[in-house]
Amino acid sequence: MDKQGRELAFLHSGDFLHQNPGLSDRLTHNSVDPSNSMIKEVDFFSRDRTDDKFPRDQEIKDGSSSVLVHSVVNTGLNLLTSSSGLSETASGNKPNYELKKLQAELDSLYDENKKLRSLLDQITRSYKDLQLQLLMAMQKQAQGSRGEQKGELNNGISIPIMSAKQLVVPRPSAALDVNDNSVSEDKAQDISASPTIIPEAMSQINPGKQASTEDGLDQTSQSWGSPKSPRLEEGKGEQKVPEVPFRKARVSVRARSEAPMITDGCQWRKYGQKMAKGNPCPRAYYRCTMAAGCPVRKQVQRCADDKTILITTYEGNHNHPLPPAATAMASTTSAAAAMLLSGSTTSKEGLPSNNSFFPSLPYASTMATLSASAPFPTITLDLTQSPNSTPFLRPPPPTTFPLPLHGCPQLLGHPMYAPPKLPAAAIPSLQLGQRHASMVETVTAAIASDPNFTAALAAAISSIIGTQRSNIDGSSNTNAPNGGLTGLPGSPQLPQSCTTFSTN
DNA sequence: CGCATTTGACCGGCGC
DNA sequence: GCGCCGGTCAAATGCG
Ligand SMILES: [Zn+2]
Repeated sequence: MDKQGRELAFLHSGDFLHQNPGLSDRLTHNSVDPSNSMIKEVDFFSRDRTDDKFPRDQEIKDGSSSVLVHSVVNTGLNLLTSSSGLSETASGNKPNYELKKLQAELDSLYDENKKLRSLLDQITRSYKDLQLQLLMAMQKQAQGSRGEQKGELNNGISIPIMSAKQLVVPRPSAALDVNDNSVSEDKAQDISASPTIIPEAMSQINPGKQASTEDGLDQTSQSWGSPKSPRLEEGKGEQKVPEVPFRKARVSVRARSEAPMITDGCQWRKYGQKMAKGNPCPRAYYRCTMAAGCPVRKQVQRCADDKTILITTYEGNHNHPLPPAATAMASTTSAAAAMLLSGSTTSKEGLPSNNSFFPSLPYASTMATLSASAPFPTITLDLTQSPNSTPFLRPPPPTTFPLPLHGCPQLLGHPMYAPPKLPAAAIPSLQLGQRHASMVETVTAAIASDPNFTAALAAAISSIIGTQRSNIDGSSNTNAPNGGLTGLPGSPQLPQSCTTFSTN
């Protein structure tokens, strides 16, 4: 419910338009700017989707070649007006007729507006998916396509299929209610039905076996509990226990945050809390509740040394579509996990070899460490630019390899996301005002300029959750962006629910 | 009433 | 085998 509200807010906020000016153009005028790549996507999608009853596809095609605003609008109106069946009657009552006609026009406009909104939302999601996939692809490239492990062919094929599939998926009930259960169920089914894998699953690259696929194929995807679920509720027996010699990789994010939990766009339910051994602060266990069987878990723990540092460890990959805000974080962490898995599993000595991927660089504003000490392969992205103490003060586990990373100043300087959740007031306006560089683009740039992929990830994450610290007020723990927004006056020039990705 | 959190119980892995 | 430990479960509780 409230999710829905947020989504609506997102759509109405016009924030998306800021990010994609071309879209706004099209939204308002039904015109197409061929110069913008995003618009091309829009055209593609709309053609696929709106041919059912809307004549717009034709118009859009026309528009792609030459912008014909008026013809577009007129066509649609004429059609709808005639369909109203009032035209012929012409009961001589001119004003009344005019009124009805206008009303019909209004209705049609409204209807079209609604459709456009849903389309826009769909496009947004599709775009995110594509982003994620591109990220994955790039990540694999960065890995030098090491190892047959992943079956790259499959991936290469799956990408177009999946994107097309997702785009075509009929979503009658408009996308406004992305988070509506019914819709998500549909999506889940859709995904599960497809032989290909969901984007996040792609990151679960497994060397020897394709255990990851079962996550993707088995829509229940309760594979998480498999390693240790003797009870298994419905006895959905089959191959539920694939041995899982390797646990899932973990991506740990260290960030400075006063809030009890960083805002990553997902919905989490706490299912446990334990006192860590060497840490006065308890460790909280959360699981993703955005989908029924989502295997993603995370642990939140405060650093013993510096209580202002919050360590969030993600494990698993989402088996369901994610809202944009969550996509940002999920794709980033899953990419990191993929990198870690592919790197460490191919060569068991892998850790040193990873060093080749992370050449030491002078400005180490971010740091990633790969740890083999933990029972699970873990990659730690350190976003704490610890101003005072050296980052090495932390007790590094014996088998941890600290890898000073390139800070990618340009990345950090140009955050690609408006920090989620924070009211616009706290966001420097220029961030939103700037051209909205996608994470993928940024990562691409990072890879291009520097093979250090982790730095890009860290930078991405930092931009995702960045600046979310501070407001410690009770509402923050609910992880609800609106909760934070309510109390604060929205910045005038920025839409309330802006936050590129905060809408979840 | 439905949902999320709390919190002690419980479980498997591991070292002794 | 025993106990520790990380992790999870689930009943109780709180909250809207
Ligand atoms: Zn999830």
